[in-house]
Amino acid sequence: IKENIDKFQNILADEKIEKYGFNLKEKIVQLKMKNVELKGNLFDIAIARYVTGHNIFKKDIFSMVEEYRRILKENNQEYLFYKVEMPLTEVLAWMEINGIRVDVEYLKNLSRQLSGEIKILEDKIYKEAGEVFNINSHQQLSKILFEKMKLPPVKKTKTGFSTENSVLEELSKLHPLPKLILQYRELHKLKSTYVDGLLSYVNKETGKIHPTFNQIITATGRLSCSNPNLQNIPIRTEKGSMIRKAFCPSDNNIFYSFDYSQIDLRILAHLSEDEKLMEAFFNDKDIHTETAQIIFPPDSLFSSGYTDKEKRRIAKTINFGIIYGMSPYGLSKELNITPEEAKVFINSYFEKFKGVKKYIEKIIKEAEKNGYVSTILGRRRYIPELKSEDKNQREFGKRVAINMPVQGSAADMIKVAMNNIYEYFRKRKLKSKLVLQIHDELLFDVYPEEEEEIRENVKKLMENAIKLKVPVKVEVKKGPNYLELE
DNA sequence: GCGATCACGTA
DNA sequence: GTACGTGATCGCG
Repeated sequence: IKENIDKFQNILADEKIEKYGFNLKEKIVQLKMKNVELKGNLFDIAIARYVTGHNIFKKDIFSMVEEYRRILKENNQEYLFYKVEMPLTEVLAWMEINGIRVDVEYLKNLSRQLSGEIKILEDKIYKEAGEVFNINSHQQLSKILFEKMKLPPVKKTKTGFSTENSVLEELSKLHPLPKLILQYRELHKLKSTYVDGLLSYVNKETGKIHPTFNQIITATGRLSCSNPNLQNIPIRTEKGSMIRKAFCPSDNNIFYSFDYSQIDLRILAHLSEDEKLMEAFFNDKDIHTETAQIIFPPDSLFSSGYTDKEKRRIAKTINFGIIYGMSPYGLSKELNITPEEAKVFINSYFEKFKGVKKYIEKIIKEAEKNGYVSTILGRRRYIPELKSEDKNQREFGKRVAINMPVQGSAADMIKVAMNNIYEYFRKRKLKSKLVLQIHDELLFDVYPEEEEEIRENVKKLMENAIKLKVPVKVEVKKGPNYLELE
């Protein structure tokens, strides 16, 4: 291999020679590790298939490229493919090589501490249950809870009774055992997936974790991350968020986080041109509070039963629900109310946000007519479910039609930003590194001397990646680790 | 060893 | 209600 690389180095490094291939990121990473640059325009067949949704096969790669070029042109996806996805491949390769440092000693300590706490909980659980059993086994846990203790099963699964969070929450009112199971689950998840799991991925050479960023997996255009997945590091509970403290910049550097603020709803405002939604963003309002004030007008009868805080929580849930193509049933479950009550909230929302209502109707019609929906940059998702015999499948198809253009356009935007940031870093020969992308957030390992210019310029590059009909806002935070950012 | 199932972490 | 990836168990082989 070494000899071959030497032999072809001139070709690999030649900017005028295009490179065709399948999963080129892998090759870029392998070459980069041997300090060999791969230059010239790239054409990745796997990414062309992902973007076009066509599965072309021909005897040689040249005819395949030729056919994909034709389809990309026909679909109006040339900008998306050549100017967004192909350049991004190199950015992702860079990120994978950069990796992210973790404090191994801290995690090892956390592991020991969790072991102790888990042991204590196990003893309490066995005592309450009156026997020793495998707490991680749904079957065994079900037997204990619903047969031995005779607690009422609230919810079913395909194979038996559910023991999920919300069920155990409900059962805690009747018996101390469910609460202990919940505590056990939280700690066990943290230890196995995040503490011990992450430790097993630390690279011996670099002392860093180098995950894989998958470019051709998701149905919406988002990235995914695996081995390990660093896009789902806990934050919601206090114990969980302690995992974030383990992620830190390399020596003497500072962590910077750049976060798109309410990007999904801004994109919805852009796509729907809804008057009230646009106005809220132009006036830089807290969008959930603003939504609450709009759907619960002060003089309205049905707003009187709730505190301001409750109204904001409901409005926030509805805002999320809108993006997911919510049904009264779905919203009712989330808010713990009846579907009829949920229906009232939804009606009130659509009465005020008429533009959003019209947009949703329009996008569903369009999806039914074309068989697919698109993002701002022309990324497509075909939705065969809309033609299904099954009503549930068709309803699912409608929710997808609502959600994909929003989620996917946000993905378009951050991808453009990442490319522009990479180009900027190269031009300026900056040493700082992009280490993570978490859908609407970018995390950097920053050298102190580059702090100022990066803070200003990354923010601008993100805010100006794609121009919307509403302002785009990026929040900048910094700190000594992934937990303590401000 | 592998896939299905369940549960649960994130945006 | 959207989009993902991982760990543990269990039953098949």
